[in-house]
Amino acid sequence: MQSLAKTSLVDSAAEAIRAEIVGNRWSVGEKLPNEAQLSAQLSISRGTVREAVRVLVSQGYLETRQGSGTYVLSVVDAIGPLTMARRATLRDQFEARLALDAEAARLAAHRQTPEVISELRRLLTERGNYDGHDKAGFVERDLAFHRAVVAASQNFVLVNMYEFFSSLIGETIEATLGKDLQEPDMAAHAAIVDAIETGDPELAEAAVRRFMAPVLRDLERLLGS
Amino acid sequence: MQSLAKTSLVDSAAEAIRAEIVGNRWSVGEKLPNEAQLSAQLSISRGTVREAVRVLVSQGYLETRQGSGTYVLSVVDAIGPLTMARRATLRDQFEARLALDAEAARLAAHRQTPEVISELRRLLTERGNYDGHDKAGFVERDLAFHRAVVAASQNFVLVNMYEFFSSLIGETIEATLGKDLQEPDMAAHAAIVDAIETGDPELAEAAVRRFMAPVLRDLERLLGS
DNA sequence: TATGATCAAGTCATCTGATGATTTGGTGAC
DNA sequence: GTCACCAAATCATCAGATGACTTGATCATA
Repeated sequence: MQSLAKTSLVDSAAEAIRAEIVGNRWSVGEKLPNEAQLSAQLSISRGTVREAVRVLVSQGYLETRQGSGTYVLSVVDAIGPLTMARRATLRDQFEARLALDAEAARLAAHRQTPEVISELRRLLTERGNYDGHDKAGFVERDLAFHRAVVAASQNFVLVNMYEFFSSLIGETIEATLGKDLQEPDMAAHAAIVDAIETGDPELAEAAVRRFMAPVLRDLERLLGS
Repeated sequence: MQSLAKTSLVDSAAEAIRAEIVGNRWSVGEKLPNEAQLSAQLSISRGTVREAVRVLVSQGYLETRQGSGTYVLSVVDAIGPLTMARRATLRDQFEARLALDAEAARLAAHRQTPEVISELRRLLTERGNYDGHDKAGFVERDLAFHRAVVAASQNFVLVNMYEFFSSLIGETIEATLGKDLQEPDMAAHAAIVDAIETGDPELAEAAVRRFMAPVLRDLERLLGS
């Protein structure tokens, strides 16, 4: 059952301020009223205002400067896309992650070094094939490999977003399918590393897409489309 | 110059608690010590503890239940990825958006219809070329076209993420470069639509990458790498 | 005039103490 | 066994006060 979100004062206040920011009441770099004024305007105590502001700071909207004031850091809505992604279909989530995966492989090929390649091979050996026991451990080792591929792109944003979508897809699969998708075999995994090693972005991307193609087909079949 | 992050007490406390969570001092579902005890253990006041806990709640690590206690909700960061993206370099942001753009073009080609193609052509005509006047209007019309390309993918996640990164990149360019990147001409834009119309994902992606290549080069030059 | 030191106001950071609201487990009547 | 009731534990919120830091104005000095 869906609990009906009796939001706390802090949450209400944070949402109210966030709405004002996204709604452009204050533009980037502009200073907010001080804590006492906000407290008066929202009819809540200063401590509650502080907690609300602290949340918005941690989400990247605001910045506080001691002795100076609180300033708008960004008006870009970071919450919307996330909640949207959570409600999206498994197919949409998969396609989004594939986009990241493909780009990461291209960059990984572009920026590859012998050390990174051998590390990837090591992780792949460690991963092994699923022996029917310790599924959680195998999934973890498999994810470690894929994470390392994305990390080889040396792009912080891709790494973090990949992590996000992986968790999200895991949750969604659990909730909608209740069973696993098929996992490509060792050879398909090794092909990705080989392609990255060539240093050719096209080959690297192609390897990832070949890798994902059967998984996508499996997904389409399960979704019954 | 690198500013040396004189972290506040709240930040230190939040990080300390976060470390304990990911370090498995408490497992998922387990209850943390109450506010008074945390306050004593960390040698900070209860108000400061509350602000730290509030941050972790907003990041999806903890959950507070009034009258009951504070519990570990998850050991994975739910909203970190996008706030991380805000602090990332312009290059990383660009590469992430390019990933979405390329995938969207592939899907758009796969799912294209004559109606969508003619709509894209209409938006492109409306966009025109920059005439030196009304820059804001031109940027808006240009963005409308690119948005429509992504929308043609029929993938809501890509659409929302693309929107997020476009705004973010706009802010970052404003903040770091203070001037615009060069914008490809009409022919390059039209080439994307033509490629999507063929229905071939490879051609569509290639068109987008050809489109972005000079922009990326321009960016590299400005970043002085 | 230009410059540098000094000072005061404004603001966030933190602490302390207190009260209210909610949950939870126990107690006892029936 | 069940239900109402109560008390303890805990988070939510408020109020007031002090400290630390930033910033702009003031003023003496060269």
